[in-house]
Amino acid sequence: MPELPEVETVRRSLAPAVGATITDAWSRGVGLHMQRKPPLAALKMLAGATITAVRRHGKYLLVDTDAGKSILVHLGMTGRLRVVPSAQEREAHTHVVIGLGARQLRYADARRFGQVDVVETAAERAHASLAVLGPDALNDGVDPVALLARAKGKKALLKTFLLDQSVVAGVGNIYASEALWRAKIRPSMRAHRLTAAKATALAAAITETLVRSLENHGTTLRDFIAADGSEGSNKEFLWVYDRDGLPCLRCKTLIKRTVHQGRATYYCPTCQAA
DNA sequence: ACTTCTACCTGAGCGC
DNA sequence: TGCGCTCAGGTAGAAG
Repeated sequence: MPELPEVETVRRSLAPAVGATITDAWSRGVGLHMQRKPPLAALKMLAGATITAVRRHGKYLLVDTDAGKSILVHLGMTGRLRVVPSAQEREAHTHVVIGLGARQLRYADARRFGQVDVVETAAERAHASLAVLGPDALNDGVDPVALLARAKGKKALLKTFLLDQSVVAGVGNIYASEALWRAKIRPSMRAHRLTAAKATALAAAITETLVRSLENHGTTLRDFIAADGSEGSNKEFLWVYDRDGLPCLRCKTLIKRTVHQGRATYYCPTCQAA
């Protein structure tokens, strides 16, 4: 569900939690826990600590505390992180609740593909989930030279290549299609065929695509909401994703949908050359 | 070591 | 209404 712009939107909307002191923690148990069970004992140990910042790398959030520990959160496909009054009724599929006095930071996740963990802030890069990530597409920028170097010898489809978080962290299935349309490159092109010129165009297109979505507070297809419950409006502005059969916004050719590695890909057969 | 496939889950939407 | 099918923004681990 959430890619970089959505996770960054969540990060920004968590600003009201910065400065709050953690009072307690709860996690759902009895057979209904997430695939990767949240570490309840470690979360409870955070009681008394104050939230100092919320950071993001790729699709991961890090809620820092002054205890030298951070809460690592990945939203999976349907994860929702919200700050609500403690008295508010819990939404369905709530898995983790972090008490913040009169408010609570809550993690809900219908499909349970997400992740909540506690890491030592100073050693966070050693965490298995973070260790494999490449540069963050927004914070670090997308370097066309690095992109080209990583694509070298890779027979994967360019669109599949973009989903590899070790190449660029933050691009997911929506924005891979979007960026390739923006760069006028066909998604089925093999990564190793990338040229310097195309890498430059693609790097710029990735940045433009993500920044634009972020300005629209992310893409809400169905589940995504920010920590204050608001939806993103970028769905209205998508160039190709979920637009099969509709005219290309550049050339009017009908957008095509296909499937690569089990995931939907959208492109314009005319202005995205092979 | 690389690439591709499958599993992990629930819920929404569609055709019948 | 309801049933069965397909699909969904992600990743890890197995299988090839």
